[in-house]
Amino acid sequence: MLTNACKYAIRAVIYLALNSDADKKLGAKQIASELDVPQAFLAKLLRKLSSDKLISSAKGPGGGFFLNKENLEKTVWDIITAIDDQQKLDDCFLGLVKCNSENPCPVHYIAAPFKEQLLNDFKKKTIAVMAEEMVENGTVITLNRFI
Amino acid sequence: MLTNACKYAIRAVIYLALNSDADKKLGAKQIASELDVPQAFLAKLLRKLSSDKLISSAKGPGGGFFLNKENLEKTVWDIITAIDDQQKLDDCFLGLVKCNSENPCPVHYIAAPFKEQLLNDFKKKTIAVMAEEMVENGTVITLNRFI
DNA sequence: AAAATAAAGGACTAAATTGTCCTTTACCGA
DNA sequence: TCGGTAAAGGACAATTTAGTCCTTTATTTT
Repeated sequence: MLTNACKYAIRAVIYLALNSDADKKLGAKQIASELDVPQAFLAKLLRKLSSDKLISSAKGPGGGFFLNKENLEKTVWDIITAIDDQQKLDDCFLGLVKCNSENPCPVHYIAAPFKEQLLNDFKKKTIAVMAEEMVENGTVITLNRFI
Repeated sequence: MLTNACKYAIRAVIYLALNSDADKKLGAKQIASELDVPQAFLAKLLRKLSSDKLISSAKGPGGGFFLNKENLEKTVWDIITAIDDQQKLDDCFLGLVKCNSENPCPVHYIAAPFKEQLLNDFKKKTIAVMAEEMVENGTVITLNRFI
């Protein structure tokens, strides 16, 4: 449903939200190794996110990536649309061109509420809120570290 | 989540369930045009389904594909596993290696019930039951015809 | 038997996705 | 101001998925 690229990007941004700020920048290599993701590939994704102002960056020694206030107000949806040229989240699960309640595919009534909820979450919740919720809930989003 | 190949295959089998039997076989070309799917590609998929005994076929004039009693007892899951070498339906939505209730990704609690329901449906319901439900519910699964 | 029909099979091409690598640019600290 | 560091950028390679095309085989009809 989401490409690898997109998943990597989302995880990286969440990781940055939880672990970086202007005074604590993280290098692409470091993030990649924490998330266990191909580093050159992630670096490319981070560049895209940075040029789209979804994350911040600084060159040179002590440089790296981090999230500023504005970045924290972005949504997962912003990331998805930045990375995946055309996302397929709302496509019919069985590939029907037009699948809706009048003309539902066999799994429409299972898939529809899920997709709605998911899209709602992705579009409404900011990165900041998502990160906050994880901390509040004690949801240790270890990404790949302790697994 | 499912490949195109898989979606095409599922739609084709459902179409066969609703429109074919031993006395009314359907050619690959006909099915492909009804479903608006690339015909050579679908033909290849139908071969695979046939060699896996998920659908039946007959060569020569008047030949084509159809479902027999045994075929109707197969499940959508059988189709998925036949077509997609390794399906990714239960993978974490954000690509975490291990995503579960102890270590949930940010959308785990949205995705988990959906995936469970979907997998359950795919694994338990036979093609016959699915087709029957569609007829009962007046769910006109037009695939691509009237859309 | 011959012709037509349709699946079986497999080689091949195309496109998208995933990933690597190398060079350039900017920045910092000594 | 020079060396090192890390992002920016872009060319390139590899893999997977998608799709085409041509030949062979089996079956039916005439």
